[in-house]
Amino acid sequence: MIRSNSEKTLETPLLGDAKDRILPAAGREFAEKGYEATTIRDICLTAGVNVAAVNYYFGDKQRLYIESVKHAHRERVRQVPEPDWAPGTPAPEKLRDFIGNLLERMLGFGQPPWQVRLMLREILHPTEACRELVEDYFRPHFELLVSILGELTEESLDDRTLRLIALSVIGQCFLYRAAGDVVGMLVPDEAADADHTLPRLTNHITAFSLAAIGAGPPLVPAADFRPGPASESRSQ
Amino acid sequence: MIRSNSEKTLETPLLGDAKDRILPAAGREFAEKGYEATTIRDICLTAGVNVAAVNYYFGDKQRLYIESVKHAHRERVRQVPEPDWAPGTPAPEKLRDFIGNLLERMLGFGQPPWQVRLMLREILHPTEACRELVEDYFRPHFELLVSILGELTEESLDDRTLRLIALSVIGQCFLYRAAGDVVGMLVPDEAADADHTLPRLTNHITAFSLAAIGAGPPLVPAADFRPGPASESRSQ
DNA sequence: GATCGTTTCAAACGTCTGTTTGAAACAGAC
DNA sequence: GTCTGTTTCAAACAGACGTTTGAAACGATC
Repeated sequence: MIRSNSEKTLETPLLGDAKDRILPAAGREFAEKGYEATTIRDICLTAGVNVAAVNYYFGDKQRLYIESVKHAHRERVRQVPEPDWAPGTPAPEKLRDFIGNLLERMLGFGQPPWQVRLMLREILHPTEACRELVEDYFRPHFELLVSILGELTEESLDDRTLRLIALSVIGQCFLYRAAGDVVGMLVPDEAADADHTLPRLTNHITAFSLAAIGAGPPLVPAADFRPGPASESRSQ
Repeated sequence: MIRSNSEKTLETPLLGDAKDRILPAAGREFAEKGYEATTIRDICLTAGVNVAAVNYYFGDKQRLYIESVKHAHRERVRQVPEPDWAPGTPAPEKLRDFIGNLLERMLGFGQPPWQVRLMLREILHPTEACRELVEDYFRPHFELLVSILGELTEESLDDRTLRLIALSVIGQCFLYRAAGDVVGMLVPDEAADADHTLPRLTNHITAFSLAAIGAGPPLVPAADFRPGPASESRSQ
């Protein structure tokens, strides 16, 4: 349990102690098969350690699960850091970057990240580890999005409306992560291959959202919306 | 197995045969705890039948699961039928009805429907029962939404774009179903109580989506988007 | 009542689970 | 070397799981 503070333990997650090999193995197994269907024996087999190691280092299965969720969270934050803008960056550009970053974080084009799958399980069926996840990980991102939207709407909307809009943006991205398989069944393969890529999805969701709040052109090129009852705000 | 066509079996799902009591009990348990964590013994206990009944009627646990998913699907379709519009109904009204119907179906304000939870499990982790679910249940709805959007945009957009827009609409609704717990943690309680109701969510998502495709006013009242290439829409 | 297929039941079976255990292997200090 | 504290291992434990079984109960037909 007590780590020796010698020169070797400064930054060696490659093949460290048994404990360090158990955590990623457990995360992968839990993400793939869920809590109940994952056995300690499987975890220890892929980690290359004895079955007793889990109980030795983590006490029991549940605490190993919680620790592996936290571990995955930390890893993912390290992999895809938040965007950082120079002062004066236009708000629409910030929104585009935010959406692109969110999509990349969630979908992980290239390598499917087991960390996100594990976190998705927590979102859907929150356990003890979830509240911590929300406070440390989701809330800062959410507030960032709300502030970008406030900037975009020139602070003309109250916080409640801004939050609804933020959830509309997040929902559009979240669908592809959570229901990706069903989406793939609904859309013809060639259309999905062409459109469901990181840049295309970023484009679409950004354009859709900007248009909705009046900070971009509507998706229909020749749209001439006529505000019905007594309200003439457009071309004059 | 053979149902007696006497006068009692016309509409008596209250206390039918053992098979009819197992299916809803199994659905509830599977929806609540997932496949692995649900035991046949629990199901039979709440159904009031012997453990052997499951294997007698359904063969094994997996086939019971598939049958219970199909049963939940049928029940849900019966409970919340598709909207049916008179000819000449304006397209924006159709979109509003569709979104309201989708939200009610998914969220089931009033009584939380275990059927939807069970289907959500299939969406997230598709098994054998999923493809059938998509073809019979999701695709018709999806195509209906696409056709409404086509009508709204006066057929000026190609199918691929229409599908992306449809997914944007669905994603906004889906978030509250799949990630409702996390959404509840992110938004202050009083705001959630006020805004996350069926009519308010229907209003917001409809307005957001109509504005995005140029069939409604943008959410920012005094928005004056100038479609110039140099995007200097803000006050300078 | 006797006979038949169908349904229900309590009990058991074999297997797999998370967890424990006691001894062996190891590393550093004396 | 010996001693001490930590880590690893094979083996076993008790319990829960899905499934099977053989007999009892039932309902219709003769």
